Amino acid sequence: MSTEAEEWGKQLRLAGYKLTRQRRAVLAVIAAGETHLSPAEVYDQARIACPDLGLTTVYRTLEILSELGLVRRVHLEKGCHSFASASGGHSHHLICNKCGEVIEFEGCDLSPLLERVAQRTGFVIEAHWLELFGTCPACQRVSENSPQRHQDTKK
Amino acid sequence: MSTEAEEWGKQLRLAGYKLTRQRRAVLAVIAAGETHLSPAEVYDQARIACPDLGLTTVYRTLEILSELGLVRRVHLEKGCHSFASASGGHSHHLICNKCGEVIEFEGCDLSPLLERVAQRTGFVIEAHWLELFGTCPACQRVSENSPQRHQDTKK
DNA sequence: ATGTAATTGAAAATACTTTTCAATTAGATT
DNA sequence: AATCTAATTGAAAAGTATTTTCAATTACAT
Repeated sequence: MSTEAEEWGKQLRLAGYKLTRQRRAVLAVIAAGETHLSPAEVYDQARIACPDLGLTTVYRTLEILSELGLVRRVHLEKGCHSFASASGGHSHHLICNKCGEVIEFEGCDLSPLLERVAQRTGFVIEAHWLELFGTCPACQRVSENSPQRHQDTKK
Repeated sequence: MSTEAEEWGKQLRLAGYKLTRQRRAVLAVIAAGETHLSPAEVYDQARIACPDLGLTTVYRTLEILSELGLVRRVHLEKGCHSFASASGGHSHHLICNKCGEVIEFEGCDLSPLLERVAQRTGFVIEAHWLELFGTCPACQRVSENSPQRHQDTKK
């Protein structure tokens, strides 16, 4: 199990949750995954290590991880069913349109923008939410006919 | 019918769609609405003017409007089922956490940020997506006990 | 080892969205 | 104004995603 998954396990315990075999399997999958994963994808992958895992538990575990801020929903044009790790703190996601790889980045200095919008609209701005989309280095190198994950997953 | 809805009607015709009674009703509701609305909410409101409207048609019309860029899905923590008008061009949404009011704003200059992230990650960045959340002027004035729309809609 | 509340999976229920299809209709053509 | 035709419609069915229920199991404090 990766270090990140171990760390998450501790956090779960700290928050008063039991660290079950099923939860371990789910943690391991998302912590290891470099792409965004839907509950069904997490289910499929986690069942390799834990065959009696139920889909319900995947949903429940994802909810806990979200609540603890360890995982965040990734919002795409196609739908908002996927999750990616969000290792604490304030960060945003950079997502590869081709393979689905997700990278976190921090240090978004939007203060001037936020202030300008606040002044113009009279809103008190409480949160912001930024996602970037593009092509990752690996997919840039790949010719257009090569197999790539996550594009056209659904017809 | 508001001017915006009339304009949208023209755009539909231009794109080769027929301007039916049902579509008019849907356009009118979203163009007039200052908040984000789910398909079911659009359905309820549009049926006042057009009682034989079907929910299916609401979905179909929202899809057309999205495709033409006149409407955009609003992504919230709670879910991503709502839509708000997006009067053309590149713009982002500022959303009131209390009443659900949606305001569009433009002129997000993220170029320095985007460039920095691109350099650090090697990604070619193709699109970005920004949403701001806060409290609108009206809801700021309202005391905490007053009725407010859209908060706690679902339990 | 034991006790107990949290957790589990399966099934049912609920929610959301799309597809199918025969009937209707917008709008072009006469 | 009447006619034509392909686009559009709503209802029902199907499909997909998610949550709830509940009896059985299990983590882990004692």
